[in-house]
Amino acid sequence: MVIDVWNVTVHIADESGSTRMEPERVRAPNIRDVARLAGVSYQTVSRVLNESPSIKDSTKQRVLDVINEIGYRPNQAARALVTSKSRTIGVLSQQTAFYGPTTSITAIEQAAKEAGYRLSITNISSGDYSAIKSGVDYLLSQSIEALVVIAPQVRVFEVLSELSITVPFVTLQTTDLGVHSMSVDQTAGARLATRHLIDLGHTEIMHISGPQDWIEAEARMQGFLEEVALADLRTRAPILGDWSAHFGYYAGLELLRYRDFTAVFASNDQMALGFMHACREVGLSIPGDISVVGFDDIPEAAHFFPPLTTVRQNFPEIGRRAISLLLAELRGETPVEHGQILPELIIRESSAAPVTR
Amino acid sequence: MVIDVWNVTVHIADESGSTRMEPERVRAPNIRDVARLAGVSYQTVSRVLNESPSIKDSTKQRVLDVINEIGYRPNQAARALVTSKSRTIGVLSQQTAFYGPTTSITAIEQAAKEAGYRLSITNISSGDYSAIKSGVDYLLSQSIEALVVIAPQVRVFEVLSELSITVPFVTLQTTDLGVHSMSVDQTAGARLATRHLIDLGHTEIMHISGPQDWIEAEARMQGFLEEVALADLRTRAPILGDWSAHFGYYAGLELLRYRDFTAVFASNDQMALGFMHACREVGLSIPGDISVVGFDDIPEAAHFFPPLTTVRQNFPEIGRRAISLLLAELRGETPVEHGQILPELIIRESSAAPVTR
DNA sequence: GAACGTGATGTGACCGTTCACAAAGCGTGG
DNA sequence: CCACGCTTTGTGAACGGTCACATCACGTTC
Repeated sequence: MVIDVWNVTVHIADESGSTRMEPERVRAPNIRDVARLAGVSYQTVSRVLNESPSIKDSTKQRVLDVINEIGYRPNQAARALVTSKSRTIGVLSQQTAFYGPTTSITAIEQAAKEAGYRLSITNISSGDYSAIKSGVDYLLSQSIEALVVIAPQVRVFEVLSELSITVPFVTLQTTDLGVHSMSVDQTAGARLATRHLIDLGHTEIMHISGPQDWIEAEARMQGFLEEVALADLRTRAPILGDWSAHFGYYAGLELLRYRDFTAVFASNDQMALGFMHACREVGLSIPGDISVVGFDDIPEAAHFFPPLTTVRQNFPEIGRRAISLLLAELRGETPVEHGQILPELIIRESSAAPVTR
Repeated sequence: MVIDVWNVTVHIADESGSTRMEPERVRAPNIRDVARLAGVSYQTVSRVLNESPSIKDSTKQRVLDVINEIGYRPNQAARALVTSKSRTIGVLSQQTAFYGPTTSITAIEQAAKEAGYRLSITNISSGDYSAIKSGVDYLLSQSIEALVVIAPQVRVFEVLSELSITVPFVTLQTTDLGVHSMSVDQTAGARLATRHLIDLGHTEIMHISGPQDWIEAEARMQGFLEEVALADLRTRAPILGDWSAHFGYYAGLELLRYRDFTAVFASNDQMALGFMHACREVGLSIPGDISVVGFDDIPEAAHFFPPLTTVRQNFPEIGRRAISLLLAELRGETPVEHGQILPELIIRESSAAPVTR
């Protein structure tokens, strides 16, 4: 028997190294190859792979040896086909180039990997219907078992609720669509930032917001407006930006022509950075002339000039919690968590009391 | 026939909405369901899906109608199993949270999608052998057709050349391992930056490098040293950093205690930012007292204080070219491109001639 | 009108794995 | 000594597609 096994091995080696250079693809070893070489049935090999309890240690070891020797790798496609479980979690994302999403995705990947899942990430470039639909279609055709949505535009959720998604899904945004969401409370964060400026004594506060169709931008604006109203201050129309430092800069140049405010709450750190650049350019000092508060606390924010007061979001934590929520649902538990994480105000040197003139 | 078709449809709907609440999974429609409803054979449906030319328009339309109606989605796993083509390109990456990799990956995804491929991204957290090996194993078990490696540590390539990779692969780093690489010429970029400082008249230039085992860091350091040697200047031992703004800051505080240099070339923009922060803190002005040059040209660099002179890398272009190289190889063409892209020096306000004392 | 080519469609086998079930081996108690 | 249960292993049939080949209808040519 053993001799026979070895014969087979030799035969295979011979063929691949033979002189008749056939261009035929060398078929990757499969479960039956392993079985033959180990002198067991393919089912036994399958059991070893799936760590079935009822398998004799000696047999198991023999199979594992063969697997290592010939470099056998189970074919995921075949596995997915028969179990209709892909061990894959889909991620529908937009603008992965931003700090927040990227950080969350990294954490999601980590958490998923620990649970034996992999990620299938699809990045939708535009927010229009067909792009979103094809993104979701795409992920679903991968037979993903769960879905994480990081696409921060409102429209995405309209599409999602329209297409009937059969897999458990969670979004990292705060929505009122009744779906599971796991997010940092953006409104609370914005209120923290605004409150901070008000507490310092500012009464004329400008808000540079993100794009109008971004959920985060909307929520932060909401928090800003609420807090301003609560303090009975004049409500000013926020500026709608595009998250970029460039926008912050040009908006700043424009705004500073009038300079009828003493503080700015920018909806992210990049725009805050651009705005501060504009301030320097027109000769205003921060926080002497104008206070600035950002949002996100990107790692660079502590080294801006001046170091930026901002709202810290725990992106990795959100990612981890999102996965644990999905995993719970996949196990059939009814997830209770539907949580929001509270952000934290990081006070640095870009904010101070206004100068009394 | 048509009546029969409709009967079937109604039957399916009935069952799912029936009162005998069976918990059985509603099986997703398959190619045979479509065939039955359209009154054709499953092979005909397959032909429609694969856009086979020899199919009557009327039949094709009928099949497509059914597909849309019942929301049929081809099962990728089954397809991958039989064709042993997954239409997937694997990405082995490390530290996806950085600006460069992220930007490249986005471009890669875009280019891959256009060619009908998807991405399977695996992020290895540490650079040790088993982590790398399991990452590659993982991707290969997905039967990826090609591999893009963005993991910038030298060791990754040792592992890669050890495991015999059978699929075409390309790395976004510059290596001498004889594998295909597609990268921005880091050394040239570093020489550009250094040359710029030398041309301004600086003779004592400090280099803050990245971690020693990063290929980019090594190449940039190399470029720096070459140019310094070429100009016959004193060679100083570079500081080995970790890419972070924090490091740049603390390294700066330390370096500035002696202040025996007039210019700094930092291996990325973040460390440059941190260094400039340190300069401000000890009361030095940039570029008055010290010139600073960074590397990467992240979008924020133009709004640092002062706006940072840096080396721009075209990350998206690299990603696109990497994919086109792989696609060519998959088509069986021998790719000629093995290219390096030249980076570009962006001169802003953080560099100037040294003050003659 | 038989032979033939061609466009359109159908049939059986197979890809590599898991599942349900069957069966073999083996000690044990009545 | 045989029925019994337990552990360990083996067998056929899926899963949902594609591929190679067979078949069919239909006009064209000689």
